[in-house]
Amino acid sequence: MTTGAADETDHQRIAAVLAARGEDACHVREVLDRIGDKWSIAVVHKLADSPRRFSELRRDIPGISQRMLTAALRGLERDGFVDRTVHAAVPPRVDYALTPLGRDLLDSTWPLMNWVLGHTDDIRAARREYDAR
Amino acid sequence: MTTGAADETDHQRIAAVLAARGEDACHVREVLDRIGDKWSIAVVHKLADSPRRFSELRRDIPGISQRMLTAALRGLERDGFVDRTVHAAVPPRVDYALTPLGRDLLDSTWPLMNWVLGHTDDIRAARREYDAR
DNA sequence: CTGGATCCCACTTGATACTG
DNA sequence: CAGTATCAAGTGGGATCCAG
Repeated sequence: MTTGAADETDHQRIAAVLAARGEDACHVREVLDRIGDKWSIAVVHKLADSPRRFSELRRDIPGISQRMLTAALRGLERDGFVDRTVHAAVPPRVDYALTPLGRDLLDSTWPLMNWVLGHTDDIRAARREYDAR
Repeated sequence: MTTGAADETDHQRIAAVLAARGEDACHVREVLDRIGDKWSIAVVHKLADSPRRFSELRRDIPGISQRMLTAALRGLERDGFVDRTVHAAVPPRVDYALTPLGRDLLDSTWPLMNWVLGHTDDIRAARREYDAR
């Protein structure tokens, strides 16, 4: 994809930005601390196409408990990634939708997503080889 | 960066790829399970410029314990992201370097990295507003 | 210098029961 | 339907001591 030289450039450019801010390069942790938990990413991806109701999400994300779904949604809402809309009705109805910021975050996960798609086999092979030793 | 229409396209393209594989969209978790722990990303970024010794990494990553550094390096080695080279010498010397696969992974984290850089303020603002309610 | 082995705590997650 | 409250269980990670 890119040459070693190009990689170097990218990295050093980012390192320079970080240095200028007086921050450490391990800044990615900030995202991971935020969306690196077990379910947040799944929720964000489920909201990619359209807003969803609580029970829709619960149904569409296999294995999630309502407790964890609530926690994930609250966290995403707090960080400004998700909008929560309560419809005054009986039975109650709540819709969750991605904010522009949330959609932006989703965009930025795609390269990583794509990468996994393209390299899962490589990783599995590396693991098999390592474990066989 | 991209329009809403483009986002839709991207997402649906990826969703199609995933569907064709019979896999779930929450596939990003595979990466996060791998490098989403507290230190792996930091290690990968420290190895960006050049190979490093164990003690160099330990010194350059503030707060990491040798136990966690070992664990992170083992995991990265197992997945084929890092190469471990033992130099027969006294005192012992071990170098760690990114493999092509590891460098590729590093590349794919940059968009996310960049995104955090550009939106930390937005997120902090969103949090303050949420917490103030 | 580069780790391996243990102990232990804190936090995350899951299961279950209950409510507006 | 959309949560909250509580409790049990599992796990990640730090501290410490030891070894090649």
